[in-house]
Amino acid sequence: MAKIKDVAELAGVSVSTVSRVLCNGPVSDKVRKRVEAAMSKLDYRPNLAARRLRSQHTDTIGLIVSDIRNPFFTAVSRAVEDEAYRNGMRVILCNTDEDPEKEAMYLKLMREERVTGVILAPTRHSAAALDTEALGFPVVMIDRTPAQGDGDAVVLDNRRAAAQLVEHLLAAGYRDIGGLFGNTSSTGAERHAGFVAALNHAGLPSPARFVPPSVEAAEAAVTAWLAEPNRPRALLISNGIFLLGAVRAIKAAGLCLPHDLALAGFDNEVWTSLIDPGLTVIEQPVDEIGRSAMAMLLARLEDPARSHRHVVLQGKLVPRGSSAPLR
Amino acid sequence: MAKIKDVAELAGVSVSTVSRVLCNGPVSDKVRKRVEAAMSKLDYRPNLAARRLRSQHTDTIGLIVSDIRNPFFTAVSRAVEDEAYRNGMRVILCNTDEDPEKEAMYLKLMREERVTGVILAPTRHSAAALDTEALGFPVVMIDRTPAQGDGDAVVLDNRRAAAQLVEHLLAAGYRDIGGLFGNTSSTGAERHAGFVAALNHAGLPSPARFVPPSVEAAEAAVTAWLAEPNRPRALLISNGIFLLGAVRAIKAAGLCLPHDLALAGFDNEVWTSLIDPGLTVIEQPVDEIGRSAMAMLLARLEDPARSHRHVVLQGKLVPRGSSAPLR
DNA sequence: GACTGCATTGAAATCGATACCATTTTTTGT
DNA sequence: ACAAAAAATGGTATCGATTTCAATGCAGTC
Repeated sequence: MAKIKDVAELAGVSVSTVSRVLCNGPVSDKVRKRVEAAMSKLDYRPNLAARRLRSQHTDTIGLIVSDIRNPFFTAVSRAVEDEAYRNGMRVILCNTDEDPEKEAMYLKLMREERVTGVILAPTRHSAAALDTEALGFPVVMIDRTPAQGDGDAVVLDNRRAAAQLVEHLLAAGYRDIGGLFGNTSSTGAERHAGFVAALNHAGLPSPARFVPPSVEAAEAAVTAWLAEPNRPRALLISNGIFLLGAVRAIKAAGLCLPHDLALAGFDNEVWTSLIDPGLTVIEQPVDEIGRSAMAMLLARLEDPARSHRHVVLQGKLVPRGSSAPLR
Repeated sequence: MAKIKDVAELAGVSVSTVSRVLCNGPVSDKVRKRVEAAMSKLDYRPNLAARRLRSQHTDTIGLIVSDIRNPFFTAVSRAVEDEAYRNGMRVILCNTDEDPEKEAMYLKLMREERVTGVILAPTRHSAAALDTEALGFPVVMIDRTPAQGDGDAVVLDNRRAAAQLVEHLLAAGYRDIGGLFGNTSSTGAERHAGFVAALNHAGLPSPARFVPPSVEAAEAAVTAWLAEPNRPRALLISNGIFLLGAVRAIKAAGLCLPHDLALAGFDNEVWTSLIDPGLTVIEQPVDEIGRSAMAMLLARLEDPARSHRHVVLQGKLVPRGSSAPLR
């Protein structure tokens, strides 16, 4: 494949001049035309590895999520990628499957790539331990956070959102409300906190269960719970993946929504509006989360000294039939 | 960040020796230990840009799909990425939105990255024009193909799958069957061909409509079709995106599946089993498509001279209530 | 003790761009 | 028309690794 030297020779100029054409440096129109002609004749494309090595900036960001098949992360990724390419940056995508070891491995890889920055959905374990300063590049966390006020992050107001769901269920007349939460992310913990607070405030108990992040685990947990004699009258489910497991369990148990059991959860996935009755959910602003994360990363790169901040976005309650008023 | 020279100095050896430790070259155990100690003390990570430039191989593959939010591509991507990382390669993901210009732009980018190879879901337009030889790296196509026998590809047996759906509907007693297909990909054309062939074989007409690849377009087309006086008794829908639009249109029209209209389509997305009644679909072997594509790419890299081949995978009919027997 | 052979190690060239500095050419002002 | 300033261009070092080739050390053999 042609290199800059070939172009220079064909155009009868120095490599410096060709480089200037590439980077919009000061070049006379006449020479620029000659060089561009030579480039297209040779079908020349600059070698990004060489450029990165010399210029010391890679214009590449890492995007580390737990599983791209989770529609939440799919949507966020798409937004991040669009925004990145719009800013002339490339994206390297990695799936950790909530495995701290994989996460550490990919973070190492990011250092080797000398990425400009990383957008990360940390596992609960790593979030606490992660020394974002020592990494050598800025990190913006999404969806999960280590602790309030630490590092840059874009998150949902999880406490508020969970409380909103509880209040909605209470307003619909339900009292006996159970909650299912993830045990690997800070998100699960926060939603649980909001759930507990809202029920406590109403003077009600807040029975909760915690499961690992998989459809199967959620399905099994809900199946078991529903088989118990004093099962809850309504369920709050902490994310879209669990919601799928819950719906399967409810169908398998032959229960009818909301007659036998009310249901409300997180993530407005397409199917939640298609099943009968529709599922009441908190819709996350997925595009905005992706765009904000990218914007935040760019801002941090511009001013490495600026104080860390958390962007906290509000979810939107989408009421549907699964939580229709009691009686 | 530490570089190889720093490691060499700290360990008291030459850079060549450090490089050999990195690449598992011949180094005595004593020296290797010293070098590794120096590496971890300095928290050294090799610079991939430098390595790629010198070694002339990037161990990076490009994955170009129309939209990662399409669950089919999401699943395929995940399989490709797992397989790639397992083989020590990185993946650059790009979304074309079925736009040939974007596709051309990303293909250019792939050349600049000097990728080892590309896995591509081409738009119909590009598929014909694409000169995969001139690109400088091997290309494996997925989901869509330019023409039989040209280039490497992993595809579904689209004709057969569409015919299978038609036969299933015929066996269930439906005669008046319409089909909705995409107008931008070869996939739509092939499924249409299978649809026509199966209906012709039964001596029946094969009314078909073609739409651009979006939920909205499909919803509008189905809404319009269902409002016509001689609307079909059953619909075959060419992919999961359209299926979503079709279901929305059917719900909006207040029609009941399969009583008023039977429905069968492509892509076994989670929600197709959750809605009532379940949707009859062709399930694509998404993991296998991703893995095969990656395997094919690796095989091609190993032997650039081997003859081109198409891997044609069979879909699996998943019959559900939406195509329950008539009467 | 000299010699051969093998396993290690080091020195220097190289990958393909950009950056910096020096030089040449052109423009501007008087 | 000439000096000064500005613009355009060229030469060469450099980014951080791998690769190639040459040199060294050590063991075993006679």
